[in-house]
Formats: sequence, C-alpha cells, structure tokens
Amino acid sequence: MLDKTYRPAEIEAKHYELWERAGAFRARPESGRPPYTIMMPPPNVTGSLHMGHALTFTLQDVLIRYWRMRGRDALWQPGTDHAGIATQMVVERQLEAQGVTRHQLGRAAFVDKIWEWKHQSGGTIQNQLRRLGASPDWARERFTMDDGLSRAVRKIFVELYKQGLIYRDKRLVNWDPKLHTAISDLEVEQREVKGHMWHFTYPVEGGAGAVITVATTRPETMLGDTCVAVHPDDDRYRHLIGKHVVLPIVGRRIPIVADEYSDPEKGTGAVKITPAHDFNDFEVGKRHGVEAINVLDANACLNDSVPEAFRGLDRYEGRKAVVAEMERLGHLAKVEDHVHMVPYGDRSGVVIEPWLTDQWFVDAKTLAKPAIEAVESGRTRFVPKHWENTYFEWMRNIQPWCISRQIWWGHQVPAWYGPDGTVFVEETEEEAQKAAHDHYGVNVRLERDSDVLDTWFSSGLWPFSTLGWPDETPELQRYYPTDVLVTGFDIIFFWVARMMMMGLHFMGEVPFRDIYIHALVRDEKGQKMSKSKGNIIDPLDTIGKYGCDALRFTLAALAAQGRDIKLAESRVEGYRNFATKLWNAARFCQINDCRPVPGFDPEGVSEKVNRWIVGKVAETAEKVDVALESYRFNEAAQAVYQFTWGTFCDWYLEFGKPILQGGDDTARAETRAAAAWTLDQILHLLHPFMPFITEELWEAMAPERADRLINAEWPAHGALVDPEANDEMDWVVRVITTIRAVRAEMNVPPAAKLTALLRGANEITRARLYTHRDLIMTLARLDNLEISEVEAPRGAVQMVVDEATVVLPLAEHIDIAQERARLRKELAKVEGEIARLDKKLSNEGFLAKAPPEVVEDQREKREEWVLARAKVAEALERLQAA
RNA sequence: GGGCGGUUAGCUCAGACUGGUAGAGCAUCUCGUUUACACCGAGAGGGCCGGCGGUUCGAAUCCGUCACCGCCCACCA
Repeated sequence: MLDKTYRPAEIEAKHYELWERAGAFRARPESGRPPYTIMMPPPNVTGSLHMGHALTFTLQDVLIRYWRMRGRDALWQPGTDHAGIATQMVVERQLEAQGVTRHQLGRAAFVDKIWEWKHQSGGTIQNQLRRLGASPDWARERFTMDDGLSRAVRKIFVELYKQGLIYRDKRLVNWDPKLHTAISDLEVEQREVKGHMWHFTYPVEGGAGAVITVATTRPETMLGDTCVAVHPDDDRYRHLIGKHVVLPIVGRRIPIVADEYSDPEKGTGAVKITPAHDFNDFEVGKRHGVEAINVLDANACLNDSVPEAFRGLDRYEGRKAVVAEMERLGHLAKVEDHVHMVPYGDRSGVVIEPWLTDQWFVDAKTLAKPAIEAVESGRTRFVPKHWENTYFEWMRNIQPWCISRQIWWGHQVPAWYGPDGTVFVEETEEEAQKAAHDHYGVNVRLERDSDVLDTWFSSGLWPFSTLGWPDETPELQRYYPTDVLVTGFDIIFFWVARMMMMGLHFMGEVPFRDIYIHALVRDEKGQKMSKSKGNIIDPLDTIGKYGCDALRFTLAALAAQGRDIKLAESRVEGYRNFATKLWNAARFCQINDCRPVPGFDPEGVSEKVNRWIVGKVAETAEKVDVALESYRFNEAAQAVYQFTWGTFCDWYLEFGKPILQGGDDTARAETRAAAAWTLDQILHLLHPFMPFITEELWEAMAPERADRLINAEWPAHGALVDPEANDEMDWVVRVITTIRAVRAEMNVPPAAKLTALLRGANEITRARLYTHRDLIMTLARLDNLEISEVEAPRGAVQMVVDEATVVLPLAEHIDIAQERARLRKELAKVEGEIARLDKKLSNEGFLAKAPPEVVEDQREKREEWVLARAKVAEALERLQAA
C-alpha cells in the first residue's frame, strides 16, 4: 500500500539507478525506429548545476522522453566542454593556494595537473544531471578534448587552413593583460565607467606657436601617436592638413592627415591616432600608411618604445605620469569628467587592451554565407522565430574570428615553424616534418606553435565530432542532422552560429532542423541570479526540498516563449502539491482495488462516466501532442495538470465513489478497470515532466508489470471521444457547479448541504443519468430545495428555485444595506450588458456582416442576461420587503 | 545610434499567431475534515489587459504611435 504522503527523495535515486542499469537511456540504432536526436550543449567541465542548466536540461529531457515514448530511437548525446580559460584558472588557483605557479611547473606538467583534476572533479555536473532525472545516453558521453574529438579538431583546422579559411595575421586583438591571452570580441564585456577627457595641445611644426588640440580618455596612448586626423571638410583645420605636429614628451614629428573618420562634432574635431592601441585608429593608420607603434607590453605596462622615464609603468601609473608631464609642459588644455564604455574581460574582470599581435583567424565571413542561407530558406528554423533576426544581424556583420589563445589548456594549434619561420600546418608532427622536408630538401628542426584554440572552435564541431567524424560511422549517417538544439539566447553567437558554419561546411548539411531558444531564469524579482547578489536558487536545494519532479514541472510550466522566467519558490511548492495529489489519487485507486487490467479496451466501456473519462484522456493526450510538437512546454504541462487535478480527481473519482462502493458488480468491475487505465494514461502523459513519481506509481499500481514506464508506448487514441457521454457529463458538471455557485451567492452557510449536493450527484451517476430532470430533482430534494421550473437545453443551465427557502436565512446573516448596494451594482452591470447587446443586435452592420452563429450566440447571451436581471431584480425586491 | 522583448488580478505568469462578455498558480477572505489527499475540498473578492490613435459590426488580441522597464549589438577622440 502506498504511503499517505509522497516522499520524493526515497524513490528518485532508486529509479534513476534502475533506468541506468537497464540501459533505458540508450540509443538503439539497431531498432530500426526513426531517430530523434538532441545534442546536449556540453556544460563546462568545471561547472556545477545552476537553475539555467536545470531549465535547459529539463526541457531537453522532456523532449527526449516524449519522443522515446512516441517510438523514436532517441539519442541524447551528452558530454562536457574542456572550457579552456575557465578550467585553467580553476587549477591555477588551486596550485597558487599551494604556493606554486604554473610557470614553475612548466607546460607539460601543468596540463597533466589539469587532466588529473578533470579525472577527480570533472564529473560533478554529470552526477547533478542524474539528480535532475536527465536521460542522455551516458555510454556515448564525450569530452571536447578526448582523442576522437581532438583528431576532428586537428583535421578541421588543417582543412580550413588549406582552403585558405584559416590564416595567420598580425592584427589588433582584444588582449587580456591578466590572463595573457587574446580573447574574442564576444568575450569582451562593455561596462560604463566614469572617467575623464583630457584635452592636449600639440604644437604645429613651423606654425609659430600654433597648436592643434586633441582630446583623449587614454592619455598614456599618446606616446604611441603617429598622426593626427581631421575631417577633410572641417574649415577649422583645413589649412593644417599635410603639416606636421611635434608630439610632446616624445618629440616625434607626425603628420596631420585628412580622414572622414574624424567627426567635427565630437571632441575638438581633431583626433590623435594611435594605430597600435585602438581598433579605429588602426584602420585610419593603415589608410594613411603611418607606423603602428606598440607602447605596451603583455602586462599592459609601458614598454621600451616610450621615453625612458615612463618605461615599466603600468598603464594607469603611466596615465598619471603623462598627464603630469603634459601639464608641466603646458600642453594640458582642459580636463572634463566623462562617462564612457570600457572593455572588460568576462573571465578576468580586467580592462582589455587592443594589442597588436600575431594570431590565427578564421574567415568567418565566407563560412557564414551558407549558414545565413540555411536559415533564410528554412532548412533550420528558430523557435521563437524572432531570434532569426538576432542571428542574421550578427552573421551578416561577422568579423574574422580570432581562434588562438595564449594559454596551455586546450587543443594546441597543429602548426609547426621551420628555422626561417615558414609554417607547416599538418595533423601530426610526422606529416609536418615530411612537408618541411619537401620544402627545404633536408630534415630540419621544427617548433610547434604554442597557442591553443578557442574552446568554441571544438564545441562548434560537437554535432558531428561526437558521432565519430571524420570517420564515416553509422551513427553519423543515422543521427546527423539532429532534430533540435535547445539552448539559451546567450550562446547564439558563441556556439549556435559556429555549429551552423562548421556543420554546413564539413557535413554539407545543417546540424539541426530546429533551434529552440528558451528564456533565462531570473529570480522572483526579475534580477539575474548571481553569487554577489545572493539571490541564487540552487536547483539541488530545491530538489531536496520539493522533489525533482516538482522542480521539473515548474520549469516546464514556466517555459513560455518570449519572456524571461522569474522563478518563485511558491510555484515549485504548488507543483509539489500536485505530485502529492497524484500520489493520493493513486492511493485511492489502490484502496478501491482499481488495478490495471491487461487488454483493457477503453472503447468497450459502457458506463457513462467511464465513456466520458476515456474521451477526456484522448482530448488531453491530443493537447499534449500538439503542444510538445511545437515546443509549447507550458501548454502541455497545463493540459495534464488540469486533467489530472480538475477532471480526474475532482470529478471522475467523485462520480466513481458510489459505483466503486455500490452493489452493481458489473459496473464496479468496469469502473475499477477504467480508473486504473485512466491513471495509467496520466502516468504516461506526465512521465516526460515528472519521471520519478510516475515510474514509481506505474510500478506500485501493478508490481507484476515487467516493463518500465520510461520505455512504455505513448498513448495514441484519437477516436475515443463519445460526444454523447461528453456532453452529458460536461452538463452534469456544469449543473453541479452552477448549483454550488447559486447556493454560495445566496450566502447559505451550511456546508453539510454542499456535501449532500455532491452525494446527490453521485446518486445520479449511479442511476446512470437517466434524464437531466431526474438529476435536478434529486439534487434539489437532497438539498431541500423546491424546484418550480427546470429547463435544461444543451449548453446552458437554467433553473428557478423556490427562493423562499433560500432567502430566509440570507436575511439573518448579512448586512442588508451592503447586500442591497451589491445587488444594485450587479443590476446596473447586468442592465449595461443587456443594453450593450441590444445595441449590438440592432446594429445592421453586425447583423449583415457577422457570421450567423456569432449573432445567434450573442442573442443567447442576451437571453441569459435577461434571466439574470430578473433574478437580481427579484432578490432586490425581496430585500426591500425585508 | 540600431535591434529585440516586456507592460494583463496584490505577486508570478498564461491567453495574442487564428478578433466575439478576461484565465491559472500563489496570496487574501468565508465555509468545510465519518469515509484518497489540509501538500485537501467547496466558494468569494480582486482586472477601463501601459497611454493615444487607426482598421472592424466588434480589439487584451491586428496596424500605427508614444511612454516606461529589461536585454542584445555598435559607437563614444
């Protein structure tokens, strides 16, 4: 017998282990079933489960479990990402705690340390995923740096290089002076900072004291200025174009050039140009053929290209020193407060420097073309669709992608340099040696490029590298392209775009048919969850408190499209209650000996309530199907919730009580079987959302059953709705509800009467609903109501009860003045409605143009209001008399 | 500067694509535990659906516009 209360913790671990041991999550290529594939976005190996993970993995698991039950060969490909910088930082911090730096250790030993760390601590998030009930094919788990994936990375790099789509170039990149590596544009975060704007005067050569004033937020960079730009049409400066200024402090003679980049409206209209330390200046410098002088080193300290007094100063000390010196020399014209955006590294949190270095780049523009076309033509669809705009916007303006990183943890660039600097890009050192031999004619000593690749380079290959590429594996053949990618919008650029480019280029086909973009999880107040704000809701805590199923159901129920999810704990609590409700419904079935009957035919039932509930199951299953096929998780969750609680528990089981406890053996047997069957169907429909409790109840209801719910077949019953039973039961429900409402409205207190009403409904059910009239009369008799008239057309309930018996207690219990005011207000409202409908029904345009059924509907509604008016008016009159 | 999203009950959100008297959960209030469940049951109150225009017989819903909130991208000498 089931316990009175559902205790999630006890069953979650049990079932997960049973599933895993039974291989229930395995893809079954041998099954011959059509595949359904989701590539799990690999979480960082350093990661631990946060609410965002909980959301994305719950939604993926709902889809996977659903389609698995729908008879597909479901593959949910799991794995983790080596997360270059993040992981290196974690291990580096650990070492530093022991007083060791990675440089002391050396590269090889440090990388070994990271592997060691990975083997020990890298499995955290997978175990947390298990607690979430996720059902990926763990046997196929991959890591972005395992042998197979690393081979794919090397091959891709070499091929792209040989196709001219990867190249080495000296360009300005975003340099992180703390981590000592280049990072991509996407890893740079712009923050608003209060700073200053300094105005400097540069003396014009041979100008007899004439100066040109420039403004800057970064005075220290002036040491690297190589020209001053003014707008060609700016009359203030036109006469100076072609002349030179002498750069103060440095003494360098630099030209004044005309360039449209200079905006006469901004600053002084004259711009100092530092090509080596500003992306725009770099372009200007290139146009005018001036030198790019790098004045900073890797730590963002002033280097040997600056006057001796400034060498070695860090950029902020350098700034102060330059300003002081300029002031001393009389070149500081003005200082203003200024708010501007400053680039910060999203990992290191320090200010990023545009810095001139040699890096590897991917020609993203070329690769983006087919990726744009694939979405334009609908071969890949975004859901919700508006994310396509974001995708297009970025892809159409895509910049070269800097893929090299000056860190140690990652895929080392497969490039070797000969003694004269010639580069040989090959998959292995042997091949590089061979290429070098061909080139030089002799064997030479090669040195491997020390850079590693951006983490996103390898994750961009995920949809096919995990399936065995470059080998032509059966898996690759079978599961690519995948069905859907489920992810948050924050990595559309980082990851989605790169997978599209790589997939199309190397597989010739899109990596996924659909891209479902879900919202971000925020806290109750709409704030981003963060450690510093202390507003994190930890999914594991929540699971501990309310159970995994409650959390999963909450996340699915909140996953509506197009809005961030504000997670309120009260929602989770509510769905925990739902789980308990289901548990108790099952307990009721058990108590009443409602056991699943093998071979039960839902179409063969004859009791009206049973024909009714069977039809309701079919309707619900249909709703769930439609919703899940279009990624409307909230609608699917709501449909099952409503059916389970609002129909099955609230009505069907209540109607069933008199039958289950009555004397008609045939009816009882059928109702037992039907109740058990209906519960079974609920368990199916709910399983993708609440896998644990459903599996437990599936087992508890029929312990002899050998199969597991996770592998059970999804309910498919389109033709089970019996319109007659449906209408009639809906009608009964409405009658009872109406009577309850009428009673409440009349303010009749005794709850005993309501109980009697419900019992009355049960009586009628047992009597198999011979006529509507019988129902009303029975209910009225049980509730001591005198019925003067009963009229019950389909679709409406109209009854006039003898007010005398009802109104009498009313006067005793309520404030007459207050009630009178309420009724007047009510009357006014009703009259307003009637007037509105009268006007409408006399509107020729409406009568002529609106569809006839709408007109009819409005007429009926008017009649209802008229009846309501009579009721209210009568009550008011009686109140006056009292 | 460009783009996207949001604005509906006290709170958190559905509904909008496909126009026809506004929905859920939580919270509040009233009543109710002899018989699955108080993590329960029966009810109630609470909304000019952000403002203004337009289309339409009819707009929370479609179109335009404004306001406020949030996010993304770009730029800021």
